Amino acid sequence: MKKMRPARDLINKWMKDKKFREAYDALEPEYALVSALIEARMKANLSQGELAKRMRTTQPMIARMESGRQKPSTATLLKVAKATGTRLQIRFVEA
Amino acid sequence: MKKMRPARDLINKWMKDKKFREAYDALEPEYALVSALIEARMKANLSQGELAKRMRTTQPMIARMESGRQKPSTATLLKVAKATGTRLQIRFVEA
DNA sequence: AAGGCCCATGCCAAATATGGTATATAATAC
DNA sequence: GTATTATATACCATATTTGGCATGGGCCTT
Repeated sequence: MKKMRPARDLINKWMKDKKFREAYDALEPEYALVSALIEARMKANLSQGELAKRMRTTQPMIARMESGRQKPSTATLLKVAKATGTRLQIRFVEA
Repeated sequence: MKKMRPARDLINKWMKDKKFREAYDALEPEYALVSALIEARMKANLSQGELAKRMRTTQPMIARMESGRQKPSTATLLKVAKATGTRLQIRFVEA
């Protein structure tokens, strides 16, 4: 089995616990974004530093985003999508 | 039939032309956001000024967002969702 | 023509996000 | 224990977004 970075499998376990994650997201809409950000990075198997490098930014910036202290612009979200090999989807769905 | 504001039915026609809209969105990811913003506002039957008031901001700000010249922050997207009675959904989907 | 509504644009100041650096904390590996 | 990796936090300078205000153009109604 492939060796993993320390904190990674902890968070992976958390990410896999779908029921808990959805409850967490439901608390506040902001958490849903935080979850989406972390999940995208985890699925791409990147550390904050690695993702930052691909986005030509810094690890502290990623940390601030993922902590929810900062509300990223869509420009940054697009960079995350590109760096994680995903497509950014923004929708206003019926409440 | 309910009377509509001038530019509104023009854009409504554009919004209804799903095929064209999807082609437009595919040009650049940014356009998908612009479409989503305009569609959310149209569905709520709001003018830029009305939406701005609900968001406690200004009509020019809405115009800048919808023109694509500015990349709104997620804080602003959340305000749009709230003002249009929708839920903001941000996803990083498989490319 | 005149007035009203809607959207676009320009300018400027304030608020927020971002880049850069250093450092603290935690967990793991040795 | 030390060393290494990953994440969190603090500070500052810069960039971008946002708020506020004015204005112009288009379209409609009267």
